[in-house]
Amino acid sequence: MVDHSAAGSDRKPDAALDRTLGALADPTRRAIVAGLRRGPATVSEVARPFPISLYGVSKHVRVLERAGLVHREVRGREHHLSLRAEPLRALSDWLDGYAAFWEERLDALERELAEDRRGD
Amino acid sequence: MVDHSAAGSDRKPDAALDRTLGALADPTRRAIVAGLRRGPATVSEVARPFPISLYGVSKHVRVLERAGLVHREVRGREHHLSLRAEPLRALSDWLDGYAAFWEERLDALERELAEDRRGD
DNA sequence: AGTACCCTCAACCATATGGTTGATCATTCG
DNA sequence: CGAATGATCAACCATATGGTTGAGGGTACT
Repeated sequence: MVDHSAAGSDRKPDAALDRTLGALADPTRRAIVAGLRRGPATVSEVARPFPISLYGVSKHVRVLERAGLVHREVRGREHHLSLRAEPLRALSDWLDGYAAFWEERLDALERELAEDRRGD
Repeated sequence: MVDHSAAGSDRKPDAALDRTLGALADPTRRAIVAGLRRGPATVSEVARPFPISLYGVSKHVRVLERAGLVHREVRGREHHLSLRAEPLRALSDWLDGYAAFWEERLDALERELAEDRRGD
Protein backbone atom coordinates (compact mmCIF):
# COMPACT_ATOMS: atom_id res chain seq x y z
CA MET A 1 0.00 0.00 0.00
CA VAL A 2 1.27 3.38 -0.95
CA ASP A 3 1.48 5.96 1.78
CA HIS A 4 -0.23 9.10 0.57
CA SER A 5 -0.08 10.87 3.88
CA ALA A 6 3.61 11.60 4.05
CA ALA A 7 4.54 13.43 0.89
CA GLY A 8 7.51 15.11 2.48
CA SER A 9 7.04 16.25 6.03
CA ASP A 10 3.80 18.26 5.84
CA ARG A 11 1.56 16.48 8.30
CA LYS A 12 -1.80 17.92 7.22
CA PRO A 13 -2.51 19.90 4.07
CA ASP A 14 -3.01 23.00 6.22
CA ALA A 15 -5.88 24.88 4.62
CA ALA A 16 -5.02 28.04 6.56
CA LEU A 17 -1.70 28.31 4.75
CA ASP A 18 -3.54 27.67 1.48
CA ARG A 19 -5.75 30.66 2.12
CA THR A 20 -2.92 32.90 3.31
CA LEU A 21 -0.70 32.18 0.33
CA GLY A 22 -3.61 32.30 -2.06
CA ALA A 23 -4.71 35.65 -0.71
CA LEU A 24 -1.21 37.09 -0.95
CA ALA A 25 -0.62 35.77 -4.46
CA ASP A 26 -2.61 38.65 -5.97
CA PRO A 27 -0.74 41.97 -6.40
CA THR A 28 -3.82 44.06 -5.62
CA ARG A 29 -4.33 42.20 -2.37
CA ARG A 30 -0.67 42.54 -1.43
CA ALA A 31 -0.99 46.26 -2.08
CA ILE A 32 -4.07 46.40 0.15
CA VAL A 33 -2.14 44.62 2.87
CA ALA A 34 0.77 46.99 2.40
CA GLY A 35 -1.55 49.97 2.75
CA LEU A 36 -3.14 48.56 5.87
CA ARG A 37 0.25 48.15 7.46
CA ARG A 38 0.16 51.88 8.19
CA GLY A 39 -3.01 51.47 10.22
CA PRO A 40 -6.76 50.74 9.92
CA ALA A 41 -8.83 52.17 7.08
CA THR A 42 -12.33 51.91 5.65
CA VAL A 43 -13.11 49.97 2.49
CA SER A 44 -13.41 53.18 0.47
CA GLU A 45 -10.12 54.47 1.78
CA VAL A 46 -8.43 51.21 0.97
CA ALA A 47 -10.00 51.17 -2.49
CA ARG A 48 -9.04 54.72 -3.49
CA PRO A 49 -5.61 54.01 -5.00
CA PHE A 50 -6.84 51.22 -7.26
CA PRO A 51 -8.16 51.57 -10.80
CA ILE A 52 -10.83 48.90 -10.30
CA SER A 53 -14.38 49.26 -9.02
CA LEU A 54 -15.15 49.64 -5.32
CA TYR A 55 -16.83 46.28 -5.29
CA GLY A 56 -13.81 44.75 -6.96
CA VAL A 57 -11.74 45.89 -4.01
CA SER A 58 -14.50 44.80 -1.65
CA LYS A 59 -14.17 41.26 -2.99
CA HIS A 60 -10.42 41.33 -2.53
CA VAL A 61 -10.95 42.45 1.03
CA ARG A 62 -13.25 39.53 1.66
CA VAL A 63 -10.59 37.12 0.42
CA LEU A 64 -8.09 38.69 2.80
CA GLU A 65 -10.66 38.47 5.55
CA ARG A 66 -11.32 34.77 4.97
CA ALA A 67 -7.56 34.23 5.13
CA GLY A 68 -7.58 35.98 8.51
CA LEU A 69 -5.23 38.66 7.23
CA VAL A 70 -7.76 41.43 7.64
CA HIS A 71 -10.21 42.11 10.43
CA ARG A 72 -13.44 43.98 9.76
CA GLU A 73 -15.15 46.12 12.34
CA VAL A 74 -18.52 47.46 11.22
CA ARG A 75 -18.99 50.89 12.73
CA GLY A 76 -22.17 52.53 11.49
CA ARG A 77 -22.15 52.46 7.72
CA GLU A 78 -18.38 52.25 7.54
CA HIS A 79 -16.42 49.02 7.64
CA HIS A 80 -13.09 49.60 9.33
CA LEU A 81 -10.38 47.22 8.23
CA SER A 82 -7.22 46.36 10.05
CA LEU A 83 -4.31 44.06 9.37
CA ARG A 84 -4.05 40.92 11.47
CA ALA A 85 -0.58 39.57 12.04
CA GLU A 86 -1.15 35.91 12.86
CA PRO A 87 -1.32 34.50 9.31
CA LEU A 88 1.84 36.37 8.38
CA ARG A 89 3.56 34.94 11.38
CA ALA A 90 2.32 31.45 10.48
CA LEU A 91 3.67 31.93 6.98
CA SER A 92 6.98 33.05 8.38
CA ASP A 93 7.10 29.98 10.59
CA TRP A 94 6.43 27.76 7.59
CA LEU A 95 9.16 29.52 5.62
CA ASP A 96 11.60 29.03 8.48
CA GLY A 97 11.45 25.32 7.70
CA TYR A 98 13.33 26.18 4.52
CA ALA A 99 15.79 28.70 5.91
CA ALA A 100 18.41 26.05 6.58
CA PHE A 101 17.99 24.82 3.03
CA TRP A 102 18.40 28.12 1.30
CA GLU A 103 21.31 29.16 3.48
CA GLU A 104 23.14 26.00 2.43
CA ARG A 105 22.34 26.69 -1.19
CA LEU A 106 23.44 30.27 -0.81
CA ASP A 107 26.77 29.18 0.59
CA ALA A 108 27.17 26.94 -2.42
CA LEU A 109 26.22 29.83 -4.69
CA GLU A 110 28.77 32.10 -3.11
CA ARG A 111 31.45 29.50 -3.63
CA GLU A 112 30.47 29.18 -7.27
CA LEU A 113 30.49 32.93 -7.74
CA ALA A 114 33.94 33.13 -6.19
CA GLU A 115 35.14 30.57 -8.71
CA ASP A 116 33.46 32.41 -11.58
CA ARG A 117 35.21 35.64 -10.61
CA ARG A 118 38.53 33.89 -10.48
CA GLY A 119 37.95 32.47 -13.97
CA ASP A 120 36.68 35.80 -15.41
CA MET B 1 -4.66 63.21 -10.31
CA VAL B 2 -4.88 60.04 -8.33
CA ASP B 3 -1.65 58.21 -7.77
CA HIS B 4 -2.18 54.58 -8.67
CA SER B 5 1.45 53.64 -8.47
CA ALA B 6 1.96 53.92 -4.74
CA ALA B 7 -0.75 51.90 -3.08
CA GLY B 8 1.34 51.36 0.00
CA SER B 9 5.03 50.97 -0.51
CA ASP B 10 5.16 48.25 -3.17
CA ARG B 11 7.09 49.86 -6.00
CA LYS B 12 6.20 47.48 -8.84
CA PRO B 13 3.54 44.77 -8.77
CA ASP B 14 6.36 42.20 -8.70
CA ALA B 15 5.17 39.35 -10.88
CA ALA B 16 7.87 37.08 -9.49
CA LEU B 17 6.30 37.23 -6.05
CA ASP B 18 2.90 36.59 -7.68
CA ARG B 19 4.20 33.39 -9.17
CA THR B 20 6.01 32.27 -6.03
CA LEU B 21 3.00 32.79 -3.77
CA GLY B 22 0.61 31.39 -6.35
CA ALA B 23 2.73 28.28 -6.74
CA LEU B 24 2.98 27.75 -2.99
CA ALA B 25 -0.73 28.32 -2.42
CA ASP B 26 -1.53 24.77 -3.51
CA PRO B 27 -1.07 22.00 -0.91
CA THR B 28 0.11 19.46 -3.47
CA ARG B 29 2.76 21.85 -4.69
CA ARG B 30 3.89 22.64 -1.15
CA ALA B 31 4.18 18.91 -0.53
CA ILE B 32 6.27 18.55 -3.69
CA VAL B 33 8.53 21.34 -2.48
CA ALA B 34 8.75 19.72 0.93
CA GLY B 35 9.76 16.43 -0.65
CA LEU B 36 12.38 18.09 -2.80
CA ARG B 37 13.94 19.69 0.26
CA ARG B 38 15.59 16.30 0.97
CA GLY B 39 17.34 16.40 -2.38
CA PRO B 40 16.73 16.08 -6.15
CA ALA B 41 14.27 13.57 -7.56
CA THR B 42 12.71 12.58 -10.87
CA VAL B 43 9.14 13.47 -11.80
CA SER B 44 7.97 9.90 -11.12
CA GLU B 45 9.67 9.82 -7.75
CA VAL B 46 8.12 13.13 -6.84
CA ALA B 47 4.71 11.96 -8.05
CA ARG B 48 4.64 8.63 -6.21
CA PRO B 49 3.10 9.77 -2.91
CA PHE B 50 0.19 11.58 -4.56
CA PRO B 51 -3.18 10.10 -5.44
CA ILE B 52 -3.44 12.07 -8.69
CA SER B 53 -2.24 11.15 -12.16
CA LEU B 54 1.41 11.45 -13.13
CA TYR B 55 0.58 14.20 -15.56
CA GLY B 56 -1.33 16.01 -12.87
CA VAL B 57 1.87 16.15 -10.84
CA SER B 58 3.80 17.04 -13.97
CA LYS B 59 1.63 20.12 -14.38
CA HIS B 60 2.21 21.11 -10.76
CA VAL B 61 5.93 20.75 -11.35
CA ARG B 62 5.73 23.07 -14.30
CA VAL B 63 4.01 25.70 -12.19
CA LEU B 64 6.79 25.42 -9.63
CA GLU B 65 9.33 25.60 -12.43
CA ARG B 66 7.82 28.80 -13.86
CA ALA B 67 7.97 30.27 -10.37
CA GLY B 68 11.67 29.42 -10.28
CA LEU B 69 11.17 27.19 -7.27
CA VAL B 70 12.17 24.04 -9.09
CA HIS B 71 14.95 23.45 -11.57
CA ARG B 72 14.67 20.71 -14.19
CA GLU B 73 17.65 18.88 -15.60
CA VAL B 74 16.78 16.50 -18.43
CA ARG B 75 19.08 13.51 -18.22
CA GLY B 76 18.18 10.87 -20.75
CA ARG B 77 14.52 10.01 -20.38
CA GLU B 78 14.41 11.17 -16.78
CA HIS B 79 13.77 14.73 -15.67
CA HIS B 80 15.66 15.43 -12.49
CA LEU B 81 14.09 18.11 -10.33
CA SER B 82 15.75 20.12 -7.63
CA LEU B 83 14.62 22.86 -5.31
CA ARG B 84 15.87 26.36 -5.97
CA ALA B 85 16.19 28.64 -2.99
CA GLU B 86 16.04 32.13 -4.48
CA PRO B 87 12.25 32.56 -4.66
CA LEU B 88 11.90 31.39 -1.07
CA ARG B 89 14.51 33.87 -0.01
CA ALA B 90 12.74 36.63 -1.94
CA LEU B 91 9.50 35.70 -0.21
CA SER B 92 11.24 35.80 3.14
CA ASP B 93 12.62 39.23 2.33
CA TRP B 94 9.13 40.45 1.44
CA LEU B 95 7.76 39.03 4.67
CA ASP B 96 10.48 40.75 6.65
CA GLY B 97 8.79 44.02 5.72
CA TYR B 98 5.98 42.95 8.04
CA ALA B 99 8.02 41.51 10.87
CA ALA B 100 8.09 44.79 12.73
CA PHE B 101 4.33 45.05 12.33
CA TRP B 102 3.47 41.64 13.66
CA GLU B 103 5.84 41.94 16.57
CA GLU B 104 4.09 45.16 17.60
CA ARG B 105 0.68 43.60 17.18
CA LEU B 106 1.70 40.55 19.13
CA ASP B 107 2.77 42.70 22.03
CA ALA B 108 -0.61 44.40 21.87
CA LEU B 109 -2.34 41.03 21.71
CA GLU B 110 -0.51 39.79 24.75
CA ARG B 111 -1.59 42.85 26.65
CA GLU B 112 -5.20 42.30 25.59
CA LEU B 113 -5.06 38.65 26.56
CA ALA B 114 -3.72 39.60 29.95
CA GLU B 115 -6.72 41.90 30.41
CA ASP B 116 -9.13 39.24 29.19
CA ARG B 117 -7.75 36.77 31.69
CA ARG B 118 -8.14 39.28 34.45
CA GLY B 119 -11.76 39.97 33.42
CA ASP B 120 -12.61 36.25 32.99
C1' DA C 1 14.56 -4.94 -33.49
C1' DG C 2 11.21 -4.74 -30.19
C1' DT C 3 9.45 -3.69 -25.74
C1' DA C 4 9.18 -1.31 -21.56
C1' DC C 5 9.72 3.01 -19.32
C1' DC C 6 9.66 8.25 -18.32
C1' DC C 7 7.56 12.08 -19.41
C1' DT C 8 4.95 15.48 -22.19
C1' DC C 9 1.16 16.90 -25.38
C1' DA C 10 -3.54 17.80 -26.83
C1' DA C 11 -8.02 17.94 -25.67
C1' DC C 12 -11.47 18.14 -22.55
C1' DC C 13 -14.20 19.12 -18.11
C1' DA C 14 -15.70 21.41 -13.82
C1' DT C 15 -14.94 24.89 -10.81
C1' DA C 16 -12.55 29.07 -9.04
C1' DT C 17 -10.98 33.73 -9.80
C1' DG C 18 -10.99 38.62 -10.94
C1' DG C 19 -13.53 41.79 -12.92
C1' DT C 20 -17.91 44.41 -14.26
C1' DT C 21 -22.77 46.62 -13.48
C1' DG C 22 -27.37 47.94 -11.51
C1' DA C 23 -30.09 47.34 -7.46
C1' DT C 24 -30.46 47.46 -2.54
C1' DC C 25 -29.71 48.17 2.44
C1' DA C 26 -28.38 50.90 6.25
C1' DT C 27 -26.63 55.05 8.08
C1' DT C 28 -25.69 59.77 8.37
C1' DC C 29 -26.63 64.55 7.23
C1' DG C 30 -29.33 68.83 5.69
C1' DC D 1 -38.52 63.48 5.63
C1' DG D 2 -35.42 63.20 1.87
C1' DA D 3 -30.91 62.90 -0.18
C1' DA D 4 -26.24 61.45 -0.15
C1' DT D 5 -22.87 58.13 1.43
C1' DG D 6 -20.59 53.49 2.44
C1' DA D 7 -20.77 49.11 1.43
C1' DT D 8 -22.83 44.69 -0.10
C1' DC D 9 -25.70 41.67 -3.18
C1' DA D 10 -27.00 39.32 -7.42
C1' DA D 11 -26.00 38.35 -11.78
C1' DC D 12 -23.02 38.02 -15.35
C1' DC D 13 -18.57 37.44 -18.17
C1' DA D 14 -13.89 35.91 -19.47
C1' DT D 15 -10.10 33.55 -18.19
C1' DA D 16 -7.28 30.62 -15.06
C1' DT D 17 -6.81 26.42 -12.41
C1' DG D 18 -6.66 21.55 -11.19
C1' DG D 19 -7.90 17.51 -12.68
C1' DT D 20 -8.67 13.65 -16.21
C1' DT D 21 -7.57 10.62 -20.47
C1' DG D 22 -5.47 8.70 -24.77
C1' DA D 23 -1.72 9.30 -27.81
C1' DG D 24 3.06 9.92 -28.85
C1' DG D 25 8.23 10.92 -28.41
C1' DG D 26 12.51 9.73 -26.74
C1' DT D 27 15.53 6.71 -24.16
C1' DA D 28 16.98 2.34 -22.14
C1' DC D 29 17.03 -2.79 -21.72
C1' DT D 30 17.39 -7.47 -23.60
